[in-house]
Amino acid sequence: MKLKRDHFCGNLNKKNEGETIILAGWVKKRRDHGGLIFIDLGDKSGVVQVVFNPKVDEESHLQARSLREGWVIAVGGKVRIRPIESVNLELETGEIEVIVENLEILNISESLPFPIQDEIEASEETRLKYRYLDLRRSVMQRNLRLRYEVTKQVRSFLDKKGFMEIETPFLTRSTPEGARDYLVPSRVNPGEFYALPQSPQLFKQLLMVAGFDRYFQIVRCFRDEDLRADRQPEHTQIDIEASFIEENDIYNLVEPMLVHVFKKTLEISLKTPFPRLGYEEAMDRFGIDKPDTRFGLELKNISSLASQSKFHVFHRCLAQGGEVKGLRLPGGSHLSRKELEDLSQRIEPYGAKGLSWILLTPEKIKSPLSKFFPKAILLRIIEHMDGEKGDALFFVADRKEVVATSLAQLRLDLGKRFNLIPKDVYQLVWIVDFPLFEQDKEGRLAARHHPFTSPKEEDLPLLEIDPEKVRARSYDIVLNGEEIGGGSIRIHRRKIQERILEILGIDSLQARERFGFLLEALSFGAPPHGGIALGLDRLVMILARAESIREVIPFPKTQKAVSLMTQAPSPADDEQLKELHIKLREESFPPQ
RNA sequence: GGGGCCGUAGUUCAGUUGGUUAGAAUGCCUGACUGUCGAUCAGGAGGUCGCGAGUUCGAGUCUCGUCGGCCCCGCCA
Repeated sequence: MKLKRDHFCGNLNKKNEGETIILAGWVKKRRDHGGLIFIDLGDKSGVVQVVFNPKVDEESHLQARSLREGWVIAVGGKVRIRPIESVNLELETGEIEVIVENLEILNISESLPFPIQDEIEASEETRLKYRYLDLRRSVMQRNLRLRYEVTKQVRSFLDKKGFMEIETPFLTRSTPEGARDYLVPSRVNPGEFYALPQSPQLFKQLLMVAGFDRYFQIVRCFRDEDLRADRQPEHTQIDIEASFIEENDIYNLVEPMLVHVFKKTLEISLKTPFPRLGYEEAMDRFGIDKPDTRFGLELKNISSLASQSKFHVFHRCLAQGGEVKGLRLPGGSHLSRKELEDLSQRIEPYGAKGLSWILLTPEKIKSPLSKFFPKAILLRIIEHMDGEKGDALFFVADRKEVVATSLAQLRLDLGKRFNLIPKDVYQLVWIVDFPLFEQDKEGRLAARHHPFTSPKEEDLPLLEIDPEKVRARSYDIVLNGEEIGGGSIRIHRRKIQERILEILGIDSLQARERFGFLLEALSFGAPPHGGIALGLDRLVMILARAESIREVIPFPKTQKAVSLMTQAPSPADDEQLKELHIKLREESFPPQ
């Protein structure tokens, strides 16, 4: 490298006029006029036009004829103001250009599999295969820069609040958080395995017992579950825990922290306090525990009115303990039969057997329900739903959970389809008063959050009578319908912890084996404590206005949990397996 | 485990009712060109139609299977 860079491309402007400078970067674009050659030279800061003129330097002009997109070069030359007629206002540096006096070709490049530009044309598959090229695009550079800014601001905020970042092990043992573990075989201990942490949950509680009082960590967490647009097998949490606190202390920490992050990264001012919504109310109004509160279309219960119909579907549903709920789409009365059919199909995957509707067209009331309902009742339903001329009303009758999820889905669908969701609005809401337990598919009680969540003091008596009624001291934080965090006040007394584990069907022998160390720790003067974990990927995704967390993760995996770039995972050779004391099952042999 | 969409040139896509030699744009290569910035102009190369089987005189197109990508259900703080 003969030419040593002393300026960045994107930072040059009229003030640099006359300076002799050296730039280094990639050839973004080449415009060869035979005589003059123009190159758009780019680095992480931006792009500037450099000009090769044989009258200025014959040798570099000659060399420049071979330059191609993606080549790496260094140029030395003079900054000058462009002639007025060739100023490019589209370009940040469009008022100036660099007249090249020296050219050094640092590396050549194969022709690129896709152009390095923001308006990407390549499929995600191609992008992931050549992720290092995809990451050269300025959108991706911005996304990762934003991610860095968020973590930086979180660190400085928490630091000022007296929190200390402490690392916890990755090679640990399985913790009961419900997800499948990634296992790591132990060479030194034949037949035994470490588990990668699904979260540092137990360690951070132990750090509270240790008296650190305020801990945080920006930490990778591992879960071997199927992937989604908002889920990767490894994701990053902003993990927080503090002692001698209660729910309000968490709200009063996280709210200003997010205010700080939004201010510093997007220059957006959030209003505090964030609204708090009870779980029951959220389910009732939105059918989901992570409601997108940026728009209306709330759910309303019409069960008692529905019971006055002759519609046997409604009757049977109500008789079986189900309910009938609906939502109102303002201005939806023009929907066609086909569109209605379409919407109906959209909710089928959630178990709903059908979608009933009432169209309040300007002329009349159109509904398949008309023949089952006395006119007066139909009008009362419309009144109850606040229906006005021009609206469409939708109803689902089913089991409570089915009504909730299908209408919640329908609500989101309609919101998107009819552009009811305002852009550039950030609605944060706490969801509180969750039930402590829920039934798993075998009908057993399972922890809704995790087994270390404290029940509400006043609900403790219910623990023995009606455990499903017990509310948890847990909280979720939801941003624009995306769950970006959750946590709880933990159990800090051994007796209660043991009782909860018992209720969950984990007997004391099992409990001692799996987390005896925690129970023991609780018996040595554990302080009251609690915390929260925020999903960094999801938060940054929303801040970046991206549709998937893969857009804010440098090297993500595909839906099959594969890296298209490294081709991980890959088969291990016999020697390695032998050392790890592992023998593959025949049916699990990798392909060829 | 299941549902939906997709797979054709380096890339993004088109390809009719199953019919002859599979197209476009862009990129790439060669040449021309001193003010371009989506440079322009002239010429050229480039295809395992994801893979396999089947139906057929004939398959990019139809059927079945399979592999891969995305979205979703299940699963998952």
